[in-house]
Amino acid sequence: MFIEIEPDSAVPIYLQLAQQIMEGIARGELAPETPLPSVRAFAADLGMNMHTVNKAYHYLEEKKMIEIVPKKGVFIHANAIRSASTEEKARMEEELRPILAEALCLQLNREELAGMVEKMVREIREGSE
Amino acid sequence: MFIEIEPDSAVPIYLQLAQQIMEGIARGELAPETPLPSVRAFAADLGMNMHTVNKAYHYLEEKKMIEIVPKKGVFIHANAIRSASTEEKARMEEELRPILAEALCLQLNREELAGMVEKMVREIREGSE
DNA sequence: TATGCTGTTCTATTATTTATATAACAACTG
DNA sequence: CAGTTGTTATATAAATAATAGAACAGCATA
Repeated sequence: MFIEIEPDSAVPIYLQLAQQIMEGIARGELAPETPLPSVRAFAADLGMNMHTVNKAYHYLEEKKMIEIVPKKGVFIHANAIRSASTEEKARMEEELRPILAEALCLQLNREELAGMVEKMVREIREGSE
Repeated sequence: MFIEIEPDSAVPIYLQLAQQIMEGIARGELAPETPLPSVRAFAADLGMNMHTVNKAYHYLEEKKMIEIVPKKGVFIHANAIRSASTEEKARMEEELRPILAEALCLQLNREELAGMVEKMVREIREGSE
């Protein structure tokens, strides 16, 4: 699992970490039940604070992407790869909204939008940055 | 122009405002050269602070979606509806990334993703929330 | 049994961001 | 001249982000 954190990004580093773990899951690199490093080990590895890793973990737990078992460890959720619920779809749609508004101003048509989606899906699947 | 601000949203209200103005542009409701309310008038109308509206305006100016003319007023950018630059496309792609990672975990396929995009484009065009 | 690991909790500090509030300035408009 | 424009400055308050150190309870194992 290769994690690349950009300290100067506008995206908080706990979110960068959570998103890259989610990409690992999407890619199949992190299969359900796979253990993740302890908050201390991961923090030391990434050069960040234990509590920051903890925050990323809880963000992913909230999304039911990982399971935190107190005193045991952290694991990719047994059901991490699943069908989206109505709520999950609605959340993703709302996140899509501002990006699409900009895309419409910038005159991207149906095909170009589909092309961008395909490109990014490919990049996520390949693990490229 | 109907603006709906959710004060308890995780999205800062200056961003909500900026995004809804951009939707107005995308929808064609706010055509290029159209004047926007003054920071004071808009703030009073929306029940928020002048500086908050100002921050939304500068966010949109940074994106070249509006033009701020000191001592004159604020207008929809003459070139607000244009072709996306390489940088603009790259930015949108990066914004798409975390949403698509989640969508892959939640097993959305090409067709379902395209369907979500179409749905939200329709909602933006219709001005529905 | 003792050591070391796990996530959790608590307290604390620092910096940044968000939002509000006043006030004043310079320039344009009626 | 009066009113409006965006801008700038200062100030405060709250929330968020990130770090730090310490302690706790439970588990595994040597």
